[in-house]
Amino acid sequence: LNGAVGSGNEALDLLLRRLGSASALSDDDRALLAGLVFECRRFPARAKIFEMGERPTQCFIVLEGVTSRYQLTRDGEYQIHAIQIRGELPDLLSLHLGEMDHSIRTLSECQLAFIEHAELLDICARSPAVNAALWRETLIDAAIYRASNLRIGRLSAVARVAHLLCEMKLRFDAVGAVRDGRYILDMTQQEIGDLLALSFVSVNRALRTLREEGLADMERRTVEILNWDGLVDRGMFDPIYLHMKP
Amino acid sequence: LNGAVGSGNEALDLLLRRLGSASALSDDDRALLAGLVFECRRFPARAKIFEMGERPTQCFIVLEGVTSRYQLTRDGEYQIHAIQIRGELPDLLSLHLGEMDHSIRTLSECQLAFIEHAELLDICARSPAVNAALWRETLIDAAIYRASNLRIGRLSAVARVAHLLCEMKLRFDAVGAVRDGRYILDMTQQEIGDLLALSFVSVNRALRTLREEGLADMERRTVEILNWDGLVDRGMFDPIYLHMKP
DNA sequence: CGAAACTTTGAAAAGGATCAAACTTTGTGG
DNA sequence: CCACAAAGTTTGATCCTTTTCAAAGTTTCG
Repeated sequence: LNGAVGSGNEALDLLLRRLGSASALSDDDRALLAGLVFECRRFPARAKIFEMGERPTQCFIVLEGVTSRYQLTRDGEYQIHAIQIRGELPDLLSLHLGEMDHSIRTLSECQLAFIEHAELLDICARSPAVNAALWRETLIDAAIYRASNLRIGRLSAVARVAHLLCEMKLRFDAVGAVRDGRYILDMTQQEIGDLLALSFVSVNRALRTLREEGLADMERRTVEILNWDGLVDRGMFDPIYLHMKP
Repeated sequence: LNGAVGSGNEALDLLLRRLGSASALSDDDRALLAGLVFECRRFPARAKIFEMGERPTQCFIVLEGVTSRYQLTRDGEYQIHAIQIRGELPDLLSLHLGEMDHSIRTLSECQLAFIEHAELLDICARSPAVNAALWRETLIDAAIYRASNLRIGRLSAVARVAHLLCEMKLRFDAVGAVRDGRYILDMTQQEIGDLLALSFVSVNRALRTLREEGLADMERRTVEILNWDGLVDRGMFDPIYLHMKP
C-alpha cells in the first residue's frame, strides 16, 4: 500500500528470477513464494547487518548495492569472504546454522528485503522444489568460496583482479546490470584488496596493468571490459563454478 | 550378509552420529536412514573418485582415510580446497548442483560408503529433520572454505599450519580419533602445502618452528599437540566455524 | 637391498607489502 | 557555489616473506 510494497514486489521478482533460473518452479511454488512478506530497508554504506555470534531470525535478498561477508583475525587482519549484489541471497546459511561465524555489512549504500526464516522454512517444508532451489543457492555460495580459495592461493595479483572482474561481469549480467561491457562495482580499491587478499597498492598496480594490456579498465567505480577473452585468459577464469545457465 | 554389510552398519553409525550431533533425530528419522543402502568400496591412495564436469548419481561418507576436493588452474597450479576424514560427507553438493565444478580424489588409502542420491533425496522429502541436517552439513563445508580463505589470505606460513593442526584436531576428536593429543594426519608435507597454498619447503619450516616453540610436532604422518592453548593462539584459531557442540 | 618418495636444510630470487608523498575526487558546511 | 577537509588513487623506493633451486639425508616399500 506504499513504497515498501512496490519494493516487495521487486524483491519477489528477483527471487523468482533467481530461483527459477536453475530449476523450473511450478505455479504452486510461485504462489507459495508470492505469499512471502518482504520487509524492505535501506542501509547506508558500511553499515552492520549481522554480527558474528548473532542468531538471525531473518535472511535477506539484495535489491540494490553491495553487501559483504567478512571476518577479522585476532590481530586485526580483515578478509572479505564474498560480496553480494542485486538479486543475491547472502544469508541463507543462517537458516540452518544457528550462530553466525562471521559478519555481514554493507559496502555501498544498500536496499535490502528481509524475509523471516520461519516463513521460508515453512515453504521449504511444503515445496521440495523451493527447498532444492534454496539449498542450491547455498551450494553456489560455497562454490564461490572455493573459487576464491584458488584465486587467493594460486593466482598472481593481476590474475586475481582479472578473475574477479570476470566473475562480477557474469553476476551482474544475471540481473541485466551490464551495458556496453560496463558495470558499476561500487567498491574502493582497498575493499577489492580486502576481498582478494592484496594491498590496495597492489590492486591499483594490477588495474593499471590490465588497462595497459587493453583488457579492462576501472574508473570511478565503473568497470569496463575491453577484451573479454583476453581478460578470461589473464584471470584463468572458468565460469563453471557459478552454475549459470548456458 | 558379508563384510560389506558390516561396513554398511559402520557407515550408518557414523552417519547417525554425525547428523544427530547438531539436531535431534526422531526414531522415524533414524528408521528412514537405516533403510539406506551403503555400497562400501576401498580405494588406493591418490585415486580419482569424481572428476570435474561429471554428474555423480551417488555421494559418499568416508569410513577410513583422507579424501580431497581440489582444482587445477590452467597453468597447472594445484589447490586442495578441503580434505575429509572419517565420518564426513564430502560430496553432498552434487545432490543439487548437477555438474561437478572441481574434482575429488583420495589422498591416503580409503574406505568409502556410497549412497544413491535418489535414496537420500527421497528421505529428505519425507523428513524435514534429515533434510535440515544434510543441508547443514553443506553449510559447514562452506564455513570451512571461509576459514580456509582467511587462513590462506591473512595468516603467515607458521600460523596457517598451526590453524590447520587445530582444525584437524577438533575434527578427529569428533570421531574419537585423538589419543594422548595425537592423531594421524595421513598427508605429505607437499599435500599440506597444496591445501594451505604454501610450498612444501615452507610447510617443513613452519613445522620446525612449531616444534621449536613447543606447540606441536608432526612426524611420520602423526601430529602431536604439545601445547593446545599455545597452538590455538599461534594459529589465531577460533573453532566457531566448525559449529560443533560445546 | 635398492629405488622411489619424502623430508630437511642452505642460498638466491621474486612478488607483494609497507612506507611515503603527491594528486584527484567526493562530500560538507558556510 | 565555493572552499576545504576527508577519502580515495597513483606512483616510487625499500623491505620482507615465501618461492624456487639445489643437494643431502631419511623413510618406505617392493
